[in-house]
Amino acid sequence: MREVARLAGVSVKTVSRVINGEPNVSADLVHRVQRAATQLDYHPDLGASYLRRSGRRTGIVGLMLEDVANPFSATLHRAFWDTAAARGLAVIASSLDEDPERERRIARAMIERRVDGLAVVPTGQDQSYLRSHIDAGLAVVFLDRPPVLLDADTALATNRAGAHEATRHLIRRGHRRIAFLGDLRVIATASERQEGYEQALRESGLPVDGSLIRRDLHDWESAANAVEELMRLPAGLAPTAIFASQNLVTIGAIRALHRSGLQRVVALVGFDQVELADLLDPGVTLVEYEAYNLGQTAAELLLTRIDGYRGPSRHEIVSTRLVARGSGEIGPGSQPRKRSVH
Amino acid sequence: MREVARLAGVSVKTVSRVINGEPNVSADLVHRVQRAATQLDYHPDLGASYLRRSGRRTGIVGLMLEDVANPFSATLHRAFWDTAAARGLAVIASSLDEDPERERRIARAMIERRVDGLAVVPTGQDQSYLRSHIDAGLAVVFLDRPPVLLDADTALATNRAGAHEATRHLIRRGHRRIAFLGDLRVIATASERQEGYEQALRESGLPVDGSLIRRDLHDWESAANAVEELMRLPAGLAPTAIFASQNLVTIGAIRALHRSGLQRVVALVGFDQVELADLLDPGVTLVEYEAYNLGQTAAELLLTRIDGYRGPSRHEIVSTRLVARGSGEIGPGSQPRKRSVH
DNA sequence: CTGAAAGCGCTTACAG
DNA sequence: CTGAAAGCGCTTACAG
Repeated sequence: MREVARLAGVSVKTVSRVINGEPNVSADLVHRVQRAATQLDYHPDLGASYLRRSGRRTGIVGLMLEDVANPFSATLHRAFWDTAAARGLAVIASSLDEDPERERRIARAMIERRVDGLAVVPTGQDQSYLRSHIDAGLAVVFLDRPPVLLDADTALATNRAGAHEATRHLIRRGHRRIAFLGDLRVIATASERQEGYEQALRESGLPVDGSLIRRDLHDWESAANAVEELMRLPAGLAPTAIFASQNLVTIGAIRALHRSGLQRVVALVGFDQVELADLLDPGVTLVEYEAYNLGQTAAELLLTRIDGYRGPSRHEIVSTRLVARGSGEIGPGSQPRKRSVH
Repeated sequence: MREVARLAGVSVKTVSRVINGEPNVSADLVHRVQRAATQLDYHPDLGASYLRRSGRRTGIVGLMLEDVANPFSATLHRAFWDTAAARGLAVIASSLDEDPERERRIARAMIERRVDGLAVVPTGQDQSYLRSHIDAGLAVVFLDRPPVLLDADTALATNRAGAHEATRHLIRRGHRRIAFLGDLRVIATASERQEGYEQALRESGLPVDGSLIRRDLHDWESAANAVEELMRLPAGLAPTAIFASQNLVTIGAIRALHRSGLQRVVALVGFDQVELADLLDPGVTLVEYEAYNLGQTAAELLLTRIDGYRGPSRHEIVSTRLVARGSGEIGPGSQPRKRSVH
């Protein structure tokens, strides 16, 4: 900036005014400064300007996801970015991989970079470490999963209700032995989905059978192994239906059923969106929800906090809905049928 | 920092030394400063420290992708982040959506934030606007697509060879009317793949038939429409095989073939990775490559530039490989066959 | 309408 | 081993 000022023959303050489009600069000086800036290929240093500027904004927001490569996280990311970028904010996204220690470390790095706001899909069992920063003015929102030991804005899906609906859907088809495949136990949404599953069983007078519940599955391989184990249970004890409560877990269940040729014998309802699920044979019945909505809603909550909202915490809900495609409508006594070409 | 210094009864310089782990501070002072920092919940301002520090590094790198929600881009992102984050760098990712104007705007924003390096999947037809910044020391690498009108490090896949292999695979099965489905013409990789396709046809003495070439397809819907149009061509003119040269385009082709019940009649070879492609009936034959490798390689090239490498530009290649799963092995006279349960 | 001085939070370069 | 002064690139608060 000093060089631009020298070349244009003005003070740095005048250059600053021109760059920021402030009024009260003569047209002649505006022109001279712009020419000098172009000639020197000058670009202002946003970091330096934010340092001095009142309000202490960096124009950067942090987004802490489970894994930016997971299609669900990636959609959250895109939605969040669309909303934030429209406001000129840059988004620093990172992957926590269900590691609470990394959550703390990355949160600290975000704070040291003085992000204006932080959107978190939490992984640890304690987010109280953010308390002091929130009190100091940091805008924070949680999405997909609620914070623990901390009160803050949230954007969540109806996990319990969605799992309840999935299980009820299977019960209505006559199933009495319905397996539950769950993500890591420490994940709040995994517990909620299990609660919805168990509640639906109880309401129908069915037992909650621990031998049909497999938890701590976090990738498709472990889920596929769990399904294969379940299928080796003696007839009469093995499940006739499966509720897979997360997207990668659902993919694992699909793979295991196809591998063992049981995809038209054992009913399956999954959770989240799965690409091409409709083209499989049978199509995969899923409890779906709009990850995009979730990410956008979280960004909007965060922006109002950044804009100065200081009221009580708000809790936005995104609904799930069951989409029947075939796999969830298989009855308990089904035999493989000839495939109909549609 | 001033407050920490006051509370600890030392100068800010001493606080700075302790925070940065510099040697030559008495244990007593280290202890007092650390206590004061903890008590005040002090976190250093990285932006301010980078401003003053020699070398002018911000510890931020920019990543400009087509769309962070596209599974291919998302995998590039994850790989890039893994490599960059291991070095303590923060990654600002953004989506260009094939908009050259946005590419320029976002590149400028990255430069104004003084990123240490920039990794770009370019979308416009001219990246010379980065020339002056590279000369001024900005580290730049291009991935997946080469830059235009600019010489820089690249990490690219063997697009032409992969497309050539796909087309040859279909020719060997006896196909003579092979359709080409291509992404936006302005995308370099789309052209390269088309060249590979045409070259394979010519080598086998087959005509390059414009009526079988559909370009500027960029989402699955437009690709599905293109396939449906092709299938309405009179018998003898309609293609017996399709080469879909990008992941979303491949998904569109799969959907169209399934919708019209032709998935076991018309052969299909796709490009990129498609989730669950192996479980469809028939399984989808794909020319695959490791997006993760591409992202990691690009990050490594960028890091050496950031570390001071000033030599000539380097060009890394990631190989593609054809994975046969059924759809690409259908012959030109195929009839629907009964599905074998595996 | 324009600019000289001070300062954002930190590090550099130096003196003691 | 410790600190006072200067300055990174910019904006604020003020004077003219």
